[in-house]
Amino acid sequence: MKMPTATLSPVTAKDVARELDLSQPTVSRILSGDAGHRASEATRKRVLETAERMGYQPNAVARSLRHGRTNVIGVHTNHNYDVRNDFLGTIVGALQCACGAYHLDLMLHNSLGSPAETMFGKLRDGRIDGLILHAGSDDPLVEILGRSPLPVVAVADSLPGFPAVTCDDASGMEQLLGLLWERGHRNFAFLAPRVWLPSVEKRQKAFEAELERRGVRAQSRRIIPIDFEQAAPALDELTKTAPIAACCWNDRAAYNLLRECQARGVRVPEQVAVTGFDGFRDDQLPARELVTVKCPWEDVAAEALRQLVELIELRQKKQAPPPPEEVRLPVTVLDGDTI
Amino acid sequence: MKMPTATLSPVTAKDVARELDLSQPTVSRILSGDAGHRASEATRKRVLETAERMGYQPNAVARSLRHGRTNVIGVHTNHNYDVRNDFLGTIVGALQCACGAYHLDLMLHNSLGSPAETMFGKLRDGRIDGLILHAGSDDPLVEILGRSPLPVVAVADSLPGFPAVTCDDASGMEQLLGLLWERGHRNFAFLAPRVWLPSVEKRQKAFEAELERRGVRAQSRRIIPIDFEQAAPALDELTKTAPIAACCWNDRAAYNLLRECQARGVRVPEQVAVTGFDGFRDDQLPARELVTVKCPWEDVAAEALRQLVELIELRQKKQAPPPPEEVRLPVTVLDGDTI
DNA sequence: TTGTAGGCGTTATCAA
DNA sequence: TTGATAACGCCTACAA
Repeated sequence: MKMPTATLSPVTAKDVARELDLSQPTVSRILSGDAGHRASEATRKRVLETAERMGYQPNAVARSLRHGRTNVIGVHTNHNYDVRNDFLGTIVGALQCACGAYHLDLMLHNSLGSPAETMFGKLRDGRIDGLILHAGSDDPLVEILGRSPLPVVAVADSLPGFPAVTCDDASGMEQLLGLLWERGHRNFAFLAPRVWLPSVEKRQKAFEAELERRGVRAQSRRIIPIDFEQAAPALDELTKTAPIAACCWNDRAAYNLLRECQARGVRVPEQVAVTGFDGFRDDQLPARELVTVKCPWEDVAAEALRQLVELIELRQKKQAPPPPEEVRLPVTVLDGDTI
Repeated sequence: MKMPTATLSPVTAKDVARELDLSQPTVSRILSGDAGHRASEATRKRVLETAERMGYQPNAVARSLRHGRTNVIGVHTNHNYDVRNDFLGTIVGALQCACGAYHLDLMLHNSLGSPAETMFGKLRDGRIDGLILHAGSDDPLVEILGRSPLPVVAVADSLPGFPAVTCDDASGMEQLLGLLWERGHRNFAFLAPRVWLPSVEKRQKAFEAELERRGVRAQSRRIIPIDFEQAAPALDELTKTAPIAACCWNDRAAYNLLRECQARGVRVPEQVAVTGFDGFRDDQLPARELVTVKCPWEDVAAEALRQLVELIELRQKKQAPPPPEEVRLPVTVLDGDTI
């Protein structure tokens, strides 16, 4: 059996055709399995064999140009994190798995450092068929993308004008507060990042509304702004009015706070009870089982991809997309030993 | 200021040219900044303005076809994990950051489920300029890739025929054993996965050689095979000859073992001391500070990318690549409380 | 059953 | 300074 030898330039359909004294389209038809159009069994066989022998591989770039479709979808976030971030990693990982079923590949656009305009250019330069987007609605990119024909589905945070797949943040916060209430907590704080995110806003709104509903006065349901996930500096303010339940906007912030409590000898949960949000408890043997809200990010990614594929199909058929809707997936509370 | 309106099909250079009664190549020359070839200042200005107004964005697919270069590099692993895996996540995250400097984008090829042949096809279909590969040398893909002109750099595990960037596994194991020795340990086990990986083999070889050098008899330096990262079932065998130092092939396996010790009330480190490998200690407040070897995976990724870019440049200039070499980066031991 | 012609959008080479 | 032409590799319509 002959092995295809290492070639410097890839073998094209034209090369195969020349080898067999056939026309290039004939070769192309046979190799791309053009149903309907039949070829003689003899040529078919010769072509298949020769292509195999020469190591022919259709050029996907040329195909994309021809079809106006690349079978690649992009993932972009305007937050300055990469795939090592729990959230983005989970989304991308789940997308990676889900892509297989659709015969799609995944492209990561490195936002890091590029201005919105540049980013926008890269997103609509024809290399991706659609985009999974995670951004704050204050990102200029959002408005520009809204005017472009590129199919976009937002995840985690809804964006005006795009279909979105999110978690039921409000319900999660209500469930969390319900559990805290049961355990006897009556003094609360919500640790919110200064960056503005719809999902966090929903958590915060639910925090205020649910506690008001339960008759908690404003001074016992404070909002404490923190720098992104840096919850440690907030501990001083928390202990002043201890005992208190500190509801962190996400798990990282909660772990940060827990570490600070440990370092300063603040007792958890007696003085400060701590909760997270997202459900990224991993198997690295945490000292405490963080009480948190389990968000089904894998399902979010899968559903977002499903919707995106649908949008891409519609666009291919030049049909108008349906009006954008937000799909909210249900969440549950994970109990632990930090409240 | 006029906004480009939402169009169904993207604006091409031809559209811009028609708008201005110019030829398409003229527009293209001006917009792609053809140095040397100059255009009149008047037309240049008209073209730039009109392109901006119409929302023109050069099609990257067409460009790629023309240039034979996509400015995308691929990442592939034949192990069944996605970006949520510590190792792959760290590599991909670091690549994502490093790509910016080279104006490259990253493509994730979902290996999950596709046979090597299919995978190989996707890797050489012209959509990527080069590949960062992590695979066992038993993967059929490796041999096929070796005969293809696609630039490839292996990470973490060296592969015959490719340049590789790895960590100094042997040195890491020696340092680890040195520390264990200092702390008085004289009975050891290496928990190795059944899957065969060059890096693990190096760790194992160093384990045996270093202990032999220190005069430890064979029965006190056993190799215990485990299923990938499932170290828990090995605990029975470990406790039989306690006290013992269990050197796990990676951090996950070590955390698994720690959890099992906790569950069964086995005292760490008195009965069983535990070490990991890789250095993926994160900030989620672990109950124990795992003693492990810190591998500079970020640097591995950055160096691999650097080499890959070099190979791509060479290939572009149709020059032969240098003979493949393995670059081994130094590692250090992270001390903790598990030994 | 097969070949010819044309075009996807871009860039490079020439000639005007 | 600009325009015509060709090519990258592929696929589709149509003609033979």
